[in-house]
Amino acid sequence: MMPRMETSSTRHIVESLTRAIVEHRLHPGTKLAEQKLADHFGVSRTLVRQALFQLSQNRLIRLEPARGAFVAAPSVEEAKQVFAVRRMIEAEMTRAFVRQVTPGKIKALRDHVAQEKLAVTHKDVAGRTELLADFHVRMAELMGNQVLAELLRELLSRCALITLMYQSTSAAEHSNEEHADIVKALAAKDEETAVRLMNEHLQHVEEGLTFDRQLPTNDLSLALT
Amino acid sequence: MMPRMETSSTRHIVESLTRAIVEHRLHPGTKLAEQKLADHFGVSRTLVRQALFQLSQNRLIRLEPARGAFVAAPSVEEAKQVFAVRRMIEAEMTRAFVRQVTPGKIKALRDHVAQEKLAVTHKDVAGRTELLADFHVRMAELMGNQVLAELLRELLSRCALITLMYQSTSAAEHSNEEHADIVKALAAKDEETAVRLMNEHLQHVEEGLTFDRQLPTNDLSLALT
DNA sequence: TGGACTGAAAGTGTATACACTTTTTGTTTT
DNA sequence: AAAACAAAAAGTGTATACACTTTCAGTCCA
Repeated sequence: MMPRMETSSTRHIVESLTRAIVEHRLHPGTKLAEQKLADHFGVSRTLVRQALFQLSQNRLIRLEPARGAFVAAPSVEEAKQVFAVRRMIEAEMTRAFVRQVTPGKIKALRDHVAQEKLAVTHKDVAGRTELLADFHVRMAELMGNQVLAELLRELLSRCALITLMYQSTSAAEHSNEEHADIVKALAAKDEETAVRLMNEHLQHVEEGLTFDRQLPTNDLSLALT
Repeated sequence: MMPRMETSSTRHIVESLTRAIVEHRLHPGTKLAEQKLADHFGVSRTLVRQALFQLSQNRLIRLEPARGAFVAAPSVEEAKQVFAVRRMIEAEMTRAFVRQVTPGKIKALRDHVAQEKLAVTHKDVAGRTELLADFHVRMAELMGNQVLAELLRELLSRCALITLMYQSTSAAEHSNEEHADIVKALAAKDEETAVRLMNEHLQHVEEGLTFDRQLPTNDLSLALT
C-alpha cells in the first residue's frame, strides 16, 4: 500500500503544525480535521492522530472527545500561572547557576544573546521568539541538568503560544537587553543581582503581554510548509 | 465488530499499567508486547498503542523504534536531576505558600498528613507512596496554581518509579513526620523555617534512596487488575 | 563446539474499513 | 420568517489487514 517509508513522518507533522501554530498561520480555535491533514501530508489518519495527540500533550491543541482537535487558546489565567511557575524555577536556577559558573558557560550565553540580537534587529519574528525562549533553556542545559532543561522547554513551549498571542514587538528588544544584563551579573558571580534581574525580567515579560485583544478564528486551511 | 463500548478504555489501560509498574508487579526492563496487552484488556492494538505512547510521555516506559515498549529503568543520574529540580521548585513554592496561607489551607494539609500516617502504619505501600507524593501536589493545588500542580504531579510520577525502586520502608515514616513539621511551620507563617524544612525533607528523601541494588528483569505477564 | 546463514514466527508500523457521533443542510410546521 | 425536525454528510473512534523488521530456532560449515 505504501511503496516506501522514509522515517517517522509523525515527527514531521508535529513540527510542521507546531511551526504553523507558533507562527500564527493557524489561529487559536481553528479546527484541525484529521482527514484534511492526512491528505495534506500524504499519510493516513493514523499518523495524523499520533501527531495530534502529541501536540495536545504540548498544550498546543485541545482534543475534544468526539469533536476533534482545535488550536489552543490559552487563557489569561493560565498565562499568569505559567509565569508564576517560571519565576519560581528560574530564580533558583539562576542562583544555582552562579555557584557553578565557568568562563565557557558565560561565553555560550554571550553567543546566544548575540544571536538573539541578530534575530531581533532583522525582525525575524518566529526566530526571535524561539531564541528568546531558548536563552532560558540554554541556561538549564549549561547547568548539566537535562531534566530541568526539558521541563523548562515544555513550559516555554506552552508560553510560546501565549507570548505570540500577546507580546508586542518592542518588548522583544527589551528582553534581549535584559538577557545581556543577566549574563553580565552571572559573569560577575553576583548572585543577588542575577536573581533580581531574572525576576524582574520575567515580570517585565509578563507585564508586557497585553491581555485584552482577541484574535479572529480563521479556520481556513493552512499555509503549511 | 465491537458490540458495545463504554468509554475511553485507553484511560483504563494507562491507569492499570501505571499501577502495575508503580507497584512493582512489572519490573524495569520488562517488554510490553502490544498484542498480549490487547488480548489481556480485550481491545485492539490501536488502544494499547495509544496507552503506551501516553505512558512513554510519563517516562514510565521507553519506546524503542521497531522493537517495542519496555518498562523504564530510570538512572541514578536522572533521579538526582529530578530531585535537584524539585528542590528548586518546592523551595520557592513553600515561600509563596507562607505568604498566602489561610486556616482552611492548613486544615487541608493537616488532614492529608493524617491520611498519610494511616497508610504508613497500615503498611499500605502503594497508597503510602501515592499519598506521600500527593502532599507536595496538594500544596500546589491549595495555592490555586493548576499549572504548578500538574507540573509537580508529572515530576513526582517520574519520581515514583525511582522512589519505589530505591526507597526503603522506614524512610516513609520519616517523610510523614517531616510533612507534619512543615505544616507546623506553615501554620506559624515562619517562612524561613518552612523553606528550610522543605529543603531538608527533599534532601532526606534523596539520601534515603539506596542507589545500588539492581532489580531483576522479570518479563512474565502481568498481575494486572 | 561454535559461529555464520536461513527461514519461520513474532512483533511493530501504517493504511484502511466500518460503526457511531456530530454537524450540516434542506424541509416542514407554526 | 423562525423554530423544529429529518436525513445526509462529514468526522471521530476502534478494529483489522498487511507490509516490513526484529527475534529466534534450526542447520550448515569451519
